[in-house]
Amino acid sequence: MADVAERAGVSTSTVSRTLRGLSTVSPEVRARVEKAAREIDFAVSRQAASLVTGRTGTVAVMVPTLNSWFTGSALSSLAPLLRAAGLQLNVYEIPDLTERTAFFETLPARRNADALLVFSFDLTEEETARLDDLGMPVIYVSQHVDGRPSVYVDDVAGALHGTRHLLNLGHRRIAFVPTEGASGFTFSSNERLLGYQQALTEAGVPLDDDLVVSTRTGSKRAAAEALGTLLSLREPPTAIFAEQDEVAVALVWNLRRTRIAVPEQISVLGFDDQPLADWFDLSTVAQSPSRMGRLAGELALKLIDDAGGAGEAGGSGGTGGTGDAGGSGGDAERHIVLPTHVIPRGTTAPAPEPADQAPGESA
Amino acid sequence: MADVAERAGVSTSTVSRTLRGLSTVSPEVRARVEKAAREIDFAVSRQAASLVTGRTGTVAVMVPTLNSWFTGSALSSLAPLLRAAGLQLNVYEIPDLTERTAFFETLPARRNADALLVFSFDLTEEETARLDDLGMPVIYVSQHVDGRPSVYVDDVAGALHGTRHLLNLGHRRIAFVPTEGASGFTFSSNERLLGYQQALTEAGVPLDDDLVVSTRTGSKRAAAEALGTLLSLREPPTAIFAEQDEVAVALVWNLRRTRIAVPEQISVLGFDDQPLADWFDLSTVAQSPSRMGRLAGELALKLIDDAGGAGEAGGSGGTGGTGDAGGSGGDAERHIVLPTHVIPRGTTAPAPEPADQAPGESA
DNA sequence: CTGAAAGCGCTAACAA
DNA sequence: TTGTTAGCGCTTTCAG
Repeated sequence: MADVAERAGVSTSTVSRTLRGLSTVSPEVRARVEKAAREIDFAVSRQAASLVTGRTGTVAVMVPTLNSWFTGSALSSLAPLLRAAGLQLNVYEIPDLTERTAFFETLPARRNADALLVFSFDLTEEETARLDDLGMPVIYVSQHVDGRPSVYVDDVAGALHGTRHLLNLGHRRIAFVPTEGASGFTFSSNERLLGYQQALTEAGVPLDDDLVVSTRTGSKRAAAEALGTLLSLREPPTAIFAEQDEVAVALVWNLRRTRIAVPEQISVLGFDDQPLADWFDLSTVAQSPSRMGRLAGELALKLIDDAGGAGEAGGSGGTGGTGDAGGSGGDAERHIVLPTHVIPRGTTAPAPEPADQAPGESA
Repeated sequence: MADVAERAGVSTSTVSRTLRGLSTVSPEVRARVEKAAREIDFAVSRQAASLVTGRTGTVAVMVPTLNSWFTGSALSSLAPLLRAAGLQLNVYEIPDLTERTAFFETLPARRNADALLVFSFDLTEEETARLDDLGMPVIYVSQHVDGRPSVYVDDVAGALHGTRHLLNLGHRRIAFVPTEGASGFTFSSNERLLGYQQALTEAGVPLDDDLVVSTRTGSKRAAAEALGTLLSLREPPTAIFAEQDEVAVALVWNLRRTRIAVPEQISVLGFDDQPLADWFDLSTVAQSPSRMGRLAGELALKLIDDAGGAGEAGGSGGTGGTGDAGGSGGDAERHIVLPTHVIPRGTTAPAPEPADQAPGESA
């Protein structure tokens, strides 16, 4: 920067002011400085700048994996937004429990970011508490934590509507197949199960634990096992609601291989609406991670702004504890709930006529 | 850090030494310092540290999108590697030409990373030159640039082998369907086309431009158009080699919808071997982005180390120009070529018997 | 509108 | 083995 200053015949202060776009610089000086800066390819060191401003110009995100439709879409819409705001994107991928423990021990984001976006982890209270005094806004994405800013999809409602769709098609024996998470990626499982149960209850269909069989994701074999369990029940389901599209597709794949017609004999419904669903003409409950990413980014920007402007009001406790004290905006602005949509495609159809009625029952 | 020092009753230098794990600290003092640090949840500010060390502790990656199997897999294997080395991962997503121009104008990574990984962009010479004097090692991933460190897959050989597979099955009319890139994501297209042509030539099959029809990715409609062009040729192909699995799958999808049997009537071969290929039982040429990511990361680590140890030898010109002067390791270590593998699955089969022989020809 | 000076939090000589 | 000192490159008062 000193080089630029010398080259332009001004002080470093002026260079700094120019490069930050402050209006208190005369046009001619500004031009000279900009020219000089361009000539020597000068770029401000964020490191040095942040040392004095206290802001890092970086947003950190913590994701369970970078290799999934969900995080891919979300980050893909988040990144341009941050770039437009002049912020860098720092990614912490926490694929397993080891990394997770290490992360929460070190908290490497501390002092190295202006905000943290936590994706899809089912955190313990201690972990949440740990994040509370990280000294920066923490936004929970695809999950909600009481009193903390969150952006998430209404999983309960999604599963409720999905199940209702199956009920409306005449299905009564409806199975639900949740996914066993690898490293705490299971947050929405519970919620979706809840919605499923809620729909059955409101329709007067009794819950049956035998109809809830969990599986692993990304494995045809595991899906086959779950399917086997369901198909060998005394009274097998006529419809299966999978918690994730990938599992739903695996189910369809296995069913068809067994020459069980989908949807004629068994309906299958997914959740997510990722591209795979379209390829397989899978009926599903859609959510929009890209929208989630964008909204989370906007919320982060806002919170960073608040923190900067308000002069760190509220003490080190941050957003935890007392609820929505301090800061602008009520709870509604800090708790963004996204809708879901049932997308009927080719894997759901009216329930087949009950062929084998129990003997003795009247027609 | 001053707080920790006071709490432990030592100087900040000692705290610094302790926290960096230098061995010149007595065990008892070390224990005291670590305890104090833990008590107040102290974490070193990389910003301040890098100001004096000159290293940022960050690796930047430039990707066209975060929302693809390729980048997802690659980054997913890169990230843990960097974390293990104590480095942060900074992502620049450059989805379109506007962002691209902006990126090369600002070069925001300058002074804000210790190395840059450039993914899958088909860069101009000017752009490459611009990166040359970025002042940090630049590693090209999934592409190769003369004289610069690169990690890439042998696309020519991959396409060559893929095409040979089709030739060996008896196909002579083999189409190639490249993908029009959105923002310079087309680097491997040319190489793959080359391999395809090479295989035909060595088999004595004349090249036919009509058999090369490009399409867009991720669109069933676009694939249908390309397919239409091929199927309305005077002499349509009996096999189609798509440059990407996604396109291959779209072709299969459209063919089957038209009741053209795959592979009985037309064989389809993809390139990538992403999960989608397995779902569709697609024959394909496999590459491993995760391996690419890992190797690129290791190379980056090595180059960062070299740069640090060698004391910036070689001047500001960096790696460009004179070739592999300076630094340890020859060109082989800086030019990593990964193999491909033909994975025969259910969409390739022997060419059908020519049903409609030209009249007058003998049997 | 511009410049001089102080200092952000840390590390790297150099002394002790 | 530890402490003292200087300074990394920038922003920010405070004067002018």
